[in-house]
Amino acid sequence: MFENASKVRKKPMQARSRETVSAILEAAAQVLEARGYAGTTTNHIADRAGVSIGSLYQYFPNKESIVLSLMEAHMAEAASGTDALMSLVEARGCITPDDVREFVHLAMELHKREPGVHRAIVQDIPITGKIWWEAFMNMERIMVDRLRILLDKTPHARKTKGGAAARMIIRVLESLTHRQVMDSADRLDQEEFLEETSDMLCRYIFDAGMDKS
Amino acid sequence: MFENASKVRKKPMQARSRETVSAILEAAAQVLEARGYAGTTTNHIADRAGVSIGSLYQYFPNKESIVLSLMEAHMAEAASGTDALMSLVEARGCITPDDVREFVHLAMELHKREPGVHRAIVQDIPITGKIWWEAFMNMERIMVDRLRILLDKTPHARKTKGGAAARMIIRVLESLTHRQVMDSADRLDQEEFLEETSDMLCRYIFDAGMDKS
DNA sequence: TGAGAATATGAGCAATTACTTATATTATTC
DNA sequence: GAATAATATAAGTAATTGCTCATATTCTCA
Repeated sequence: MFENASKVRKKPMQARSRETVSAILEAAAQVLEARGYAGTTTNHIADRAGVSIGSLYQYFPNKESIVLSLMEAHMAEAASGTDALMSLVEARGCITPDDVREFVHLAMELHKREPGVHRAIVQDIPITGKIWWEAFMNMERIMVDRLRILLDKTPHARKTKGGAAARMIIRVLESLTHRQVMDSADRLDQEEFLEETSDMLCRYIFDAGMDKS
Repeated sequence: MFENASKVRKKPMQARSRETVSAILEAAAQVLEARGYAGTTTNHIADRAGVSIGSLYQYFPNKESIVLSLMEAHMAEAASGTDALMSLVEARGCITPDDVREFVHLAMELHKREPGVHRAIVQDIPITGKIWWEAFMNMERIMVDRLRILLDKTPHARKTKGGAAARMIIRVLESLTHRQVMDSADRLDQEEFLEETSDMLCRYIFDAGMDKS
């Protein structure tokens, strides 16, 4: 889905270089987590990875592309997870409160791993004109469309014009989990977050009277 | 509320210098809007303001403090607006669906002015260890506490332990409006956003059966 | 085994940038 | 109208940083 668009300067042929590349990515994640995007330098990454700065630039054209690589991995994970869940629901034909809960749960799981990296990526990187934002918006659009169809098929589910409800739901999911990632300290308890968010979405989606679980 | 904590290096005494300071702030807003935080340099700001770089550093100790100034202004505005609305509701003693709508409306209004500046501030500036994030969290805490008391007083309003509902509501408001600011293009129509968000919050807050308007 | 391809190295360059400082200009005060 | 304080100027510095390139090492395969 997210092909490596001119991301890798030279394609690694031998096992040795493939290890170098993954060492760089792993180091990048660590440094990013520790110092944020602005505080991360290519030399830092090379140092931490135990490779020379020259090697780094042999496989990545610039600093941004390294972070983009991490981002793509995260998005691919998100896309496949969402796709699986969505397909399941589509097979049944309509969406239920339990499904909603599963979606919230998935969103939480996806952001739980490497929160520091995620924080650095979504928070620190200047968004304007950046490539990954476009990819992100595209992924969101696809999800909204699928959810919209599902909502239309589901009896007693909210009906809006132009798919507004679907857009709202996806946005709430994304915004709240992103926010949850931001403040690592003092954050809403995980269980509480799952509970309250699911309930809020269910009340929004389904007609009153339907029991939420 | 947000006193200028060591922000201004030398306090401007004459009208001339006060104009210089405001020219700098205005220029900073423009440059920030056009180029983002990372792309903004102190020399850019001085140029745009029509003052020398030396003058800039006479009144601001560093680049960050300039942006912090803008942020404080925004937060002071937000604090006073919210306070006014909150006081109104507190005087009545309980919260209504109309109030909820007013809160959403306020949040939208606060982010409508200078969206580019806001975008640069919340998106581009590395959060880790930054001063304004603490002030922001503090403001949020105050709002949550007041809302929590209001919810407790309101019949048929959601009751949670530990103020979870109040926390959720404030978070949804903030997260969604921030997100709304992020994608200037392709954004939910303003009216639609107000409508759907208010409705979502009302359904979450109030027992089923109460009409939303 | 040796020639060529792939990979690794790191000193150093070029460009950027936040910030200083010595000096000049303007305002205020007695 | 001096003397002093406030303000403005911009050339220049020191440090950072993304990135290159000439050279060295390791691997592959005929």
